[in-house]
Amino acid sequence: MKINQRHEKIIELLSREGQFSVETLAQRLDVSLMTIRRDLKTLSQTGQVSRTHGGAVLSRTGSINFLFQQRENQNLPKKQAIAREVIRMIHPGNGIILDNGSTTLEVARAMSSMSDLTVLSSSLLVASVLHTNERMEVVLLGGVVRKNFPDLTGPLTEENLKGFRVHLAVVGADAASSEGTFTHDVRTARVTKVMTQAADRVVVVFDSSKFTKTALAHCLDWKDIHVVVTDEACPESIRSWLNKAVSKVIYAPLTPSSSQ
Amino acid sequence: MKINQRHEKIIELLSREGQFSVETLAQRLDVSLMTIRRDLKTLSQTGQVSRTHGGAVLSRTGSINFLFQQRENQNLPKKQAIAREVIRMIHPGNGIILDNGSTTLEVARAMSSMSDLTVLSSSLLVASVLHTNERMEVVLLGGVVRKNFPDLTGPLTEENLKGFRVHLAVVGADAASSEGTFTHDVRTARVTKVMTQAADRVVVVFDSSKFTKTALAHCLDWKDIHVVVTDEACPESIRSWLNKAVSKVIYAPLTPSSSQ
DNA sequence: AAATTTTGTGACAAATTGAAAAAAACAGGT
DNA sequence: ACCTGTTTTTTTCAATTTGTCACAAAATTT
Repeated sequence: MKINQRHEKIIELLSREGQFSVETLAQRLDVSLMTIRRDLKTLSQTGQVSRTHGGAVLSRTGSINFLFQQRENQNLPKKQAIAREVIRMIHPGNGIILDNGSTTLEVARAMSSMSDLTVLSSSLLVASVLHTNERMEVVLLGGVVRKNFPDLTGPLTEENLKGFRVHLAVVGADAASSEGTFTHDVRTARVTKVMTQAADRVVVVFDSSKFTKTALAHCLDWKDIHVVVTDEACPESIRSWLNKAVSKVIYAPLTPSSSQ
Repeated sequence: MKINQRHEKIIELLSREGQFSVETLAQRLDVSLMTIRRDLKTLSQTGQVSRTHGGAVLSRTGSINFLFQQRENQNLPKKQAIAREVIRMIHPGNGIILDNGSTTLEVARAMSSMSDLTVLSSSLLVASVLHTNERMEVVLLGGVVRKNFPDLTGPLTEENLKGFRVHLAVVGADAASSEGTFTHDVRTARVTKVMTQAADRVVVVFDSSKFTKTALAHCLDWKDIHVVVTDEACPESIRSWLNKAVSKVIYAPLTPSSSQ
């Protein structure tokens, strides 16, 4: 049994029975006392368990651990450049819908110091980034918690959106082609579509690598989109048709403060 | 077999079984250990898997940090005793509403290994405890994220609840007296009240220390409650009137498995 | 056939584990 | 409150496993 497996097992055992002695854990997992102590040390350093004399209990600190797959962690500079452009469209008093996705998450991070905004989102990550801001109201749309993803989908999410009307919807995409935007999951595609219907202005954000990717679920047609924000690495071959398909396209410069 | 094919195969195997050793992967794909290591290196650089010593797991590094005030961390054994009694009322196929609060959180923890349940909650903590269970559907009610608390309140939360009808609502209380239950926050009191209206059966859980506390917002009348679960430390002076006020009161024994 | 990419092999570095000894914490008893 | 014996933790070290690097062999592409 590998170290990570053992760590997960310890957490599992602890969450089932509350507390365990080092000795019992060592017997159950068939390793030495020393190994369990080392495991508990690392687990307590990451805040997952609390040590006691002779054992450990589940840590009940004030942080939530949502485990989920981290699909994309790339193109962060591009996403940040895109986020910088998007927040220039946001003004105090606005109501904003934020989709889930790594690019919209960067938008949320860039927004985190703004004030007097109402933010609607289906993403627990977005909520976690913004909820500490006292001058911002964060509304989490209801819905089914998707397995392995920190977001909400389903009829409830879609129904909730119908009760709102916001200035701006910032939505993402997993892939883009001349036929529009695409996402990997049909459920999130539906939510994204409804989000755009609840907003006066629809901004779609995705880095230029998305033009070379494919995703199964069609999400938005270009005609439903008011602004596309992508990055300057977008090749000319794409710009030529994209500029025709969407009324406003912003190619975010990667250098932080080039102009304006 | 091409390199990309192999990478996809590794992801596929990992998503099926969660974890693989380098050696097993090398055997399955009929390549050397070095090749697998190189594959895992590139896959972990693109964030698709996480390396472990001797193997790899699907990347699940994402953890959300909701910081919040940690009001109560006491009486854990009592709360766990209460939770043990509550889960005996829960059966496969049921729909359950879980309120927020430290006692209902223990109920969620006790529920975490059950299956075929639909759980509605306004608590992000409850969702974080249950969302990894594949055999459970976790529905988060929409609402405003309360500052410093990992839960949702507001009109949207209340409105959402009206669309559901569940077998059991498990709700908490910050204080209890002969006049009913009380909570510190008016907003959560409202949500709790609506929760009870959406359930066939209302179970209120709180440890016996709550009888000596006060909280400003009146939440529930005893007549609206079907079952109260508290712990055996509840004094006789309270039991005498509580037994008359509520049709069923359970005084959970603190010893884990005394009898049944 | 040459160039590029991919794969395998060996030597060495790093991590994981378990055992034993030393240090610290705990529980009674005086 | 102090001491003492026991339990637990920490420290250190050696054995084993695993990972990394550099370079050669093989396969693929041009």
